[in-house]
Order: sequence, then structure tokens, then C-alpha cells
Amino acid sequence: MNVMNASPRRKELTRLAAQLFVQEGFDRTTVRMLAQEMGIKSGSLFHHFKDKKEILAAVIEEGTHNALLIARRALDDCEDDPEARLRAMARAHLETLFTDRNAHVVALFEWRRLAPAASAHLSHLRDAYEALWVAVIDDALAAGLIHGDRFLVSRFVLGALNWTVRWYDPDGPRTPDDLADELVGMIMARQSEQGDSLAAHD
Amino acid sequence: MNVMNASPRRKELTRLAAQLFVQEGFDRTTVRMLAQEMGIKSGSLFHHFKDKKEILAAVIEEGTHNALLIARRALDDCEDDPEARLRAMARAHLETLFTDRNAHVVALFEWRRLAPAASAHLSHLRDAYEALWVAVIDDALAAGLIHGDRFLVSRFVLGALNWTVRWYDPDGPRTPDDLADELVGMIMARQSEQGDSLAAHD
DNA sequence: GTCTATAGCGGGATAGAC
DNA sequence: GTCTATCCCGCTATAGAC
Repeated sequence: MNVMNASPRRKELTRLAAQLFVQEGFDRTTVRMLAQEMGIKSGSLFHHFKDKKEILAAVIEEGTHNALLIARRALDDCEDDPEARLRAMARAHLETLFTDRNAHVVALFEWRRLAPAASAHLSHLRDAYEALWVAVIDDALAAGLIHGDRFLVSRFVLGALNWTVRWYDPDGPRTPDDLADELVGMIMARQSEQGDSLAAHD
Repeated sequence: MNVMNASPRRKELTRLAAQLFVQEGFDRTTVRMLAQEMGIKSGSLFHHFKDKKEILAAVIEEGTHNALLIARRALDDCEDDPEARLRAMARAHLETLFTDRNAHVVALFEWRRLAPAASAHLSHLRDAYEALWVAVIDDALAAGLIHGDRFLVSRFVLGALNWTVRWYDPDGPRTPDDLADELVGMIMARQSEQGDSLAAHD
């Protein structure tokens, strides 16, 4: 169950499951679909996972784990500038959502399906990721870069980012990084000028 | 199917269905649950609806229809001030999400389940609602109240609002109107001062 | 308009051979 | 670790009486 004791086979299956869960949703994805996708029969699936819910748990763990890793790495590659850090977090979030890492999408959108049985380990992962966000938001607030309530700002920003899954087309003209920059630009309180540098994209 | 030819009985059932769809999700809500909730047997349900998908369609139509009505009314009660109109739209959106109108939540979160068979009428309703938003955002941009790309700003704002369904507790200290005001405050480019009036809520 | 009864299907999961 | 075969269940939807 833990990310440590995952066989290569299990990891590969988890990756494929994430893909189907995003396309069809957890409930509409059958174990037969999952099995076919990885070229085995449905019965064999239960050698790797206790039941269907455990597959979802594995995907969600993988997704949150990746998001946490990538966000930490992005922050490490950062100066201490609050704006740069905020931008880095937004970019990292969208990177995990769109750069062939369906697992994070599943973690966000199918969390409720798992909630009753959510392990402490999973909750801890998610809390760690959210803590990263709140810290970055706090710094931006303290620097006067943005304004508002720390709790609400974090949730509004994450909401705006998460909802991109519903409308963003990766094959379109904009990169995920473009989106992240536009969002940060949108909430930043410019001390002066009339906001032209970000207004002429489309 | 159209909102016009809905018997009172059917409207009542639609209301109850919306509640269950929000609680459990469409896929996990069975026709037996739906029937029990309204005090009839599952077989009787199909006298009112052709199949389960038609129930979803009715809920989504109801939800979008209501959202459109309430948003229009809110704008009508408004001065021509772009900030007031933006605030009114945000408030109206959250009002339809949280003030015992589960149908709008279903419309937003279960849209994909219906998408393959979405009627022209339904798409038209949704487009009309989105057009309302884009118009208000356009005015706010033109007035220099906010900044960014019209397309992206609308989607970010709607994303932030829609995602509140996942975390907002109506029994908590904040009203939906508080949330709306905070969001508008967050994206507004203050020409001067250091953003204190909105920062001391929590 | 609601009931009972049930058809018909597809789902998750198991057992035991290989 | 994968297969075949299958159990058992609950789901949507239908048929016909009342």
C-alpha cells in the first residue's frame, strides 16, 4: 500500500489505471477495462490489488506523492523571491496535472470516493502538499504581492488551477506555464501602471 | 424534456434527485434510492422519466435554468457600475450553488456524464450563462478594475467559485456572499493603498 | 400513477489449474 | 503471475395487474 512496497508491475498498472480513471471516471471504469488495458484478464488483477478501491488508493497516492515531489523541487530551484515562488507553485501544480501525470487529476477529482477509508498516510501526503501552498501564499501576502485571507486565497487559487482540467486543451496555443503565469498575474496587486503587460495574449 | 412541459410531480422528483446526485454522485445513485426518496417503488419512476439519464438531464436543465434566471435578476437589480455587476454575478453564482439549489452543482459536476447526448437546448442554456459572465468580465476589464485575458479570467474566476463546492461549509462563519466579495477583492487591481480592508477576516 | 415481479445484463470478486 | 470458469449480487428497465 505504501509507495515503498510497490512492485514495478504494480506501478505500471497504477499508471494505466490513472489514465482510465481520468477518461471515464472511477465508477464507470470496470476491472475488465483495467485488465484489458494492461493485457491481462480481469481475474489476474486481484493478484496485484485486494480490490478496486485499492487501485484507486494507489493512483491517488501516486498522484499526490508526485505533486509533492515536483512542488518541492520547483521551490528548491527558486530564489527567495515570493513572486517567483508563487509562480513556481502554480506552474508545478499544472505540470503534475497535464504532463502525462493523470494520477494527480484522479487524486483531486476522485478523492471523495475514497474518503471514508482514507489512510492516515494519504491524508498526511495531502496535508503536506496543502501546507506548501499555504506557506507560499503567506509569503506573498506578507510581501504585499497579493491581498486577502490566507485560507480563502489558497482555496481560490487552487480551485482556479484545478478547474483547468475541465476546459484546458494541451494541444491548444497556450502552455500550462502560460496559464500559471496568467493566474498569478490576475491576482497580483500591481503597485502602479495599468496592467498592460499581461492583457494582450489572445 | 423542456422546462415547459414539466408536471409538478416531475419537478418535485427532479428536486429530490438533485439532492441525491450531489451527495452520492450520479453513478452511485441508484433508481431504487431515487424512488425511495420520493416514497414510490423503483418501477414507478419510469412512468415519469424514460430512463436514468433523462433524470440527470432534467436536473441539469433545472440547475442551469435557475442559475441563468438568478444571475439575470441580480444584474437587473444593479447599477451600471462594473464592480457592482461583477460582485453581483459572483454572489448569484454561489447563491445557486449553496442556497438549496443542488441542481446547479449537478449541472457543473456531472455535465460530462451527459455530454454525448447533450441536447441543443441544454448547450444553449449553458452558453447563455457563460455569455453573461464574459460580458461582465469584459466590462470590468474595460474599466481597468481587473486585468488579464478575458477568456482566461472568466475561467479562472468560475473555477475558483465552482471549487468552493468541495470545501465550503455553509454552517461555518462565512456566508456565500462573503466568499464572493473576497474573491472579487482578490482579483481587483487596487489603484492605491495597501489592501487592509479585506485582509482581516479570519 | 403506482404496484409486484422479474427479465436481463454486467459488475466485482473468488477458486483452483497451470 | 496469469489463466479459465464462475458465483453472486445489484443494477436498469419492462410487463401487466390494479
